[in-house]
Amino acid sequence: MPELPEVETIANGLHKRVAGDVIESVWIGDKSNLLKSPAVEIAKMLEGAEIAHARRAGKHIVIDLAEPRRRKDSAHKPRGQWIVHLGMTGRVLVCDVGTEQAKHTHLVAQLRSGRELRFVDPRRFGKLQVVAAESFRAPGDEPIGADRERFIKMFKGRKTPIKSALLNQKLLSGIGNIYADESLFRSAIRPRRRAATLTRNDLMRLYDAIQVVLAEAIAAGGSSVSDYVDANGDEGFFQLEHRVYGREAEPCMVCATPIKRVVIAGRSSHYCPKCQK
DNA sequence: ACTATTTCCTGGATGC
DNA sequence: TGCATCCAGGAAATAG
Repeated sequence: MPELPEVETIANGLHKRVAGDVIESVWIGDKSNLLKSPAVEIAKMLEGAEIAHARRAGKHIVIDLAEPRRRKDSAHKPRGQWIVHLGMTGRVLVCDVGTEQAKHTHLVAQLRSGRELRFVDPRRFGKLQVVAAESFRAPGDEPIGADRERFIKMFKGRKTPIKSALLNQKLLSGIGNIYADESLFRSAIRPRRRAATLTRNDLMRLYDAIQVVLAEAIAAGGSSVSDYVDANGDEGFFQLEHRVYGREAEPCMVCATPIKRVVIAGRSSHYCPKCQK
């Protein structure tokens, strides 16, 4: 499930591979629940555009599109932004034209270089959207390098479990189930604790844990659970570093107490009942 | 203004 | 082996 570190890895890989290329034509499938913008608008925005930049914002891939340059050294004239959300099982692939089309391929963009950008998503929780140039904003704050005081205030008065608050993208954009559980373990906070009951000290530790966990995960190329791979088709390695996620009944790496799994906000939540208070 | 619950969707795992 | 059922979860929609 792509969260911030996975999306960062994919977006950076995508940038390296397709920046400067031009989209010549686009095919869009008929599964309209994936589209946040009408298919014709997406096609109009993409066709003929140069891919100026691909990057991450929250869990979104932001692809800046520009009018094609007549000369190599002329300036980019922005055209708009193509926003890709991978949902649970979404993938953006860079393929040679001859590569067999995967099942559940919903968009294919032919590139001037002869390759294709393909969006594949079996579960169709992903979203495709186009917006005006430089207009896209993730719904909440960027967790990496967030302002500490703003972070601490964010949870004030919230009765919801801290785990739910971390998953709320309108507060922080980018943290999902894995990194919420891992950050709470590293800051010794139980996922069910009501956000408002966390002390300043708790929140400082949580802030630090989020920074460390996300940085380590990005360095490892993300976590490969289920079928996540990056733009090159390579797996990440952070799943080997998970201390609680997916480790129900296995011994805590610190105290050997069996890891517990409970459901919070409909999501599996993993914690050590001894280490986390 | 918040919070909790339901819904969308397929494939892999599980059970009989 | 085959078939039914369950489960994974990001985020929008809905209900309270």
